[in-house]
Amino acid sequence: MAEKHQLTLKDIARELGLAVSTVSRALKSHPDISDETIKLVKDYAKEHHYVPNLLAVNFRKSKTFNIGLVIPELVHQFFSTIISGVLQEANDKGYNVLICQSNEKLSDEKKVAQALLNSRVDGVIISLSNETEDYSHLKEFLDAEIPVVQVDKIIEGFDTPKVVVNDYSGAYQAVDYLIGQGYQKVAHLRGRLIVQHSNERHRGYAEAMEQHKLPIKEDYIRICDLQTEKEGYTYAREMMNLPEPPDAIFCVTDLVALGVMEYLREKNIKVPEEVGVIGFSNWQLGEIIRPTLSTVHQPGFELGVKATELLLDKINNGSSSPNIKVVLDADLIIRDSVRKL
Amino acid sequence: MAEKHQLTLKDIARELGLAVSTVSRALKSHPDISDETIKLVKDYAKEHHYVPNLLAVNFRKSKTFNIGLVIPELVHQFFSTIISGVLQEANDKGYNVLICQSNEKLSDEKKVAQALLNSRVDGVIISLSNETEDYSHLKEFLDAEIPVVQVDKIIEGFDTPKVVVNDYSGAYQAVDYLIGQGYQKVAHLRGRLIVQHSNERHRGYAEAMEQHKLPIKEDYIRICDLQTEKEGYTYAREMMNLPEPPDAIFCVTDLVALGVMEYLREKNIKVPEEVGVIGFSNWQLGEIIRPTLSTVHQPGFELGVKATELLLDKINNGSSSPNIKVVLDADLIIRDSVRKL
DNA sequence: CTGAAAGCGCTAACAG
DNA sequence: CTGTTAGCGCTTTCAG
Repeated sequence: MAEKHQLTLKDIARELGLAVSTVSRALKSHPDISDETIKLVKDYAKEHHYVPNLLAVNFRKSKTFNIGLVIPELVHQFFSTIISGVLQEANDKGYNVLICQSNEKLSDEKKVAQALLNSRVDGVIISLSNETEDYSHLKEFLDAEIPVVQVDKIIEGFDTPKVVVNDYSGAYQAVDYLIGQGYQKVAHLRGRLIVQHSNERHRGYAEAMEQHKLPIKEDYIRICDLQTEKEGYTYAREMMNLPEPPDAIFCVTDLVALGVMEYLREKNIKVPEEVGVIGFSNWQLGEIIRPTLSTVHQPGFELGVKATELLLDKINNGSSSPNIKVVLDADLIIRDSVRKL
Repeated sequence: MAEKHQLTLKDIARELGLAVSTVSRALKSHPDISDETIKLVKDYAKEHHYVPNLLAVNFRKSKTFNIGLVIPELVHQFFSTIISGVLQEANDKGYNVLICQSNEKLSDEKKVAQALLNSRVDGVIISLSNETEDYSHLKEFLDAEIPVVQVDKIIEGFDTPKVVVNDYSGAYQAVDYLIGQGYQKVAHLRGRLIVQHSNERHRGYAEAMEQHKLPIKEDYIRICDLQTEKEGYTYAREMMNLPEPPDAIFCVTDLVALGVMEYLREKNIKVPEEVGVIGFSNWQLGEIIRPTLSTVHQPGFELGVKATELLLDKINNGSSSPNIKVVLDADLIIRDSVRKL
């Protein structure tokens, strides 16, 4: 598909009786060029709808103005919110974004990483898959001097800028709030032990309890391997059947909280009067169910924006830009699943 | 950031005492080149990790292997599912995808269209914003001989390949099923009159009713301008307070259906025994609420795949590929909000 | 079967 | 202030 002949610098130069380089410089308002010539060229260019051939420019500058974004899943509220932030910041700064999914699989992550490498992106933002435990496949980017920024799901030991959410403080706030509202026997449905997010949330829970001198009972903690509604339901049942059931449940995820609420409704245990519930993630569903779900909001959009800022800084300022780690705060969102004093 | 010097054809040619053109051809196993030379070159290339400079290749071929995708919103289950399909098919065929959001605004749509045009993408897939009523801003693509494919939200008069969901048949199936389960007084909370999706769904509703010789009462139809939960709630109340309330409600969207179910629960009207409810879209929430929501599933992923297939065909076969319109069927998903006979 | 050479459109060093 | 020139890495005639 040959395009209709696109106007080139050469064409303009010929028509205007100038040199190609003069035209090139004039279009960028180079100080060397007289205002007169600049105007002449720009007017001509505008009139004839001159569009620089980006392919040529990029080739010349060996820059694509494309950045790669690797995320575990696209159809996912949190991740798509991150993407949204990345897009906004990148487009704003004249960069395009190539999005790839790893489908939470290491093998796919490796595949797309290779593809991005071949596409010669100017930089990469990545949120690691659940299966990823080392970063050998990502070192290639650094070897090729393509900057990488890690976001949300990261490997500490991989020396790049990082942007994460403060799970610890989000969890602390949630539990602290529960206790402040008079709940005393707070349980925690946590995530897997090897997942950093889960550990941080658990730490927030534990420290809030300690701070208030409340005991942390073994029985009040369950591990949700899959973080599904079903697990929430099951563990809620287990705990509510304890001799001394909890009066509040802090869940590692909204979906788990949903399962909890469902069990409680079935058993006619009133939320928030008898049992308070707080989730984590701030999914849309939290506003939709009744009672509405209190939760911890993770600033996905800001995460995406910040990661992009760090990446573009790396791209443009190279090694002079340090590998900082940015920790964004999570906000407690108070809805009806916790009683108000 | 100068990259560590990348191996080029020239380097290989020099090392091997060959001409650049020979190396180039050898790497593509050109029939002119002797097997011997081919092996020599390929081995050398592999050993030294030769990676062709895509920037140069693209420039030469004036092809970017990038396609643009313009969608109204990214943080949206249906659209992100479409994107997912596009990504899969495009990546599979060696294309990257540049994703842009129009935020349902014509002004943004124009802006990103211009950006894509400048990026010299090889083709564009677009799902129009709600505000878009003409396609003057998109004609530029065709003028520049950049193929366009429309998906889901389309303008009929804009002559490009199109991929859409059969809203009509989805709606028809839903209402037909309701009637088959013994509901007789079926109401419809529809979308706006100027939106094609809404009209098609309404048509499906109307024809199913007619087919079964059931009357379509004015009172049983309401227009949801925003398609929110609140509207569902409000109109459900209005209708259930009619002298002769409906015994089933078919909603233009799951969210509206949710509002309906909420009202019914509040009033202790049993779903599905007293009133049956069907939504449209198959959002995740439908599986989560109780009773689970019957709905019509729109094949977003397939939509994305098909649109990409059509686009790549256009890109590679140009005008010999006709501007067909593909209509994908929507599937009725039966859950607990409709009684089973 | 292989090599030499031109050129894609643009930028930038150098020379007036 | 402007023009000349070289060259980015690759593909592709055209000649051997």
